[in-house]
Amino acid sequence: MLLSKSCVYGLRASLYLAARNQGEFIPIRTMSDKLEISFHFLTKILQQLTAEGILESFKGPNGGVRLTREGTEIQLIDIVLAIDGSQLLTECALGLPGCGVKNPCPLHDKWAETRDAIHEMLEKTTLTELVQKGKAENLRLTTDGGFDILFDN
Amino acid sequence: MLLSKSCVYGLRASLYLAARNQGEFIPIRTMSDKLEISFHFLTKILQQLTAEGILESFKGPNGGVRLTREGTEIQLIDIVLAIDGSQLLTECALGLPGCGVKNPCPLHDKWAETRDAIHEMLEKTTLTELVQKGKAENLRLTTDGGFDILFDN
DNA sequence: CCTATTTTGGATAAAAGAGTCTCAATAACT
DNA sequence: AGTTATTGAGACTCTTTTATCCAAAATAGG
Ligand code: SF4
Ligand code: SF4
Repeated sequence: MLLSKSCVYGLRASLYLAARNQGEFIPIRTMSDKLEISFHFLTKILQQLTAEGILESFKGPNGGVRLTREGTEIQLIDIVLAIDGSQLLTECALGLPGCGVKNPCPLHDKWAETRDAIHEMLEKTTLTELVQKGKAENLRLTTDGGFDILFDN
Repeated sequence: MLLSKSCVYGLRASLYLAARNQGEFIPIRTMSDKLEISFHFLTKILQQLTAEGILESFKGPNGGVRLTREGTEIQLIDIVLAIDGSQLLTECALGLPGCGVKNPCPLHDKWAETRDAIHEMLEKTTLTELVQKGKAENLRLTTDGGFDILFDN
């Protein structure tokens, strides 16, 4: 898989937050319910994002979690790096240790191109952009049900 | 990681075979030594490739394994599909079950483009092509040592 | 026929990833 | 002050991936 499960969940949750963002703290329980992700597991993942400064949290009643920046300022790559690290964009195809341009494998040139395409896609896409698209076309973030499930409470 | 470890090893071994291919059977032990891959693990992987018809094997002294087709006729995607399956090219970014064009997630369009780039790269690259490049530029297939290690015995 | 070499296949073990559970800390509300 | 809602942190379990080991089958060569 390109992205780890944790990373995918982190992305989904971040999109959720970006979609409702009026600076309000959203309880993780709400997100785990809506997004159909295990509460405890999601909690751990969001703790990572909090540690990385992408989210901030607030304990107690009316507490929860929110984005530190505007959704327009957050790229997918930020979340991927926070959770999966830079592996995807540094290690690669043949996975030889200490890779790079200096001592490449035969696949390097071709792979580097593809890898850059992935990188660029993740880097140029903002949360807000996807949220807008999701809202406009009612695209899903869960197994069933469209974007509107985010707001039905 | 994009490709599983098994898949990477399978690719390295396939490149090795394509590089020496004169229809001779190469013992797996030789490959595991040269490529610095666990013999038993590599054995398992090559058994898969044999089952998929990409390799054929021969038991006993002077036995081993060889490509069933010319290296020019084998694309990287063949090996990836045989080992990792089609996951990479079907499942994707947000990993929602039953994905596709009918009921997409907000990332679908962008991701599909990137995914196609990966697909195309794997589909258009043949073993022979990489072998020729590897030989010409003495590129490595192992941690240290260039392409020539393949032939030093 | 015997021995050495090599793949096959299954059992097992170790490591990593995914997911669950429990308890402590913090804050709001009464 | 006490109760409730919520995140934080760590231990723990389950599953998948990665890796190891061993015995059986096949084959070449003496
Ligand atoms: S040489 Fe390049 S393509 Fe090959 S494994 Fe290293 S970084 Fe990846
Ligand atoms: S909708 Fe498209 S991009 Fe999203 S998970 Fe499904 S196939 Fe992948």
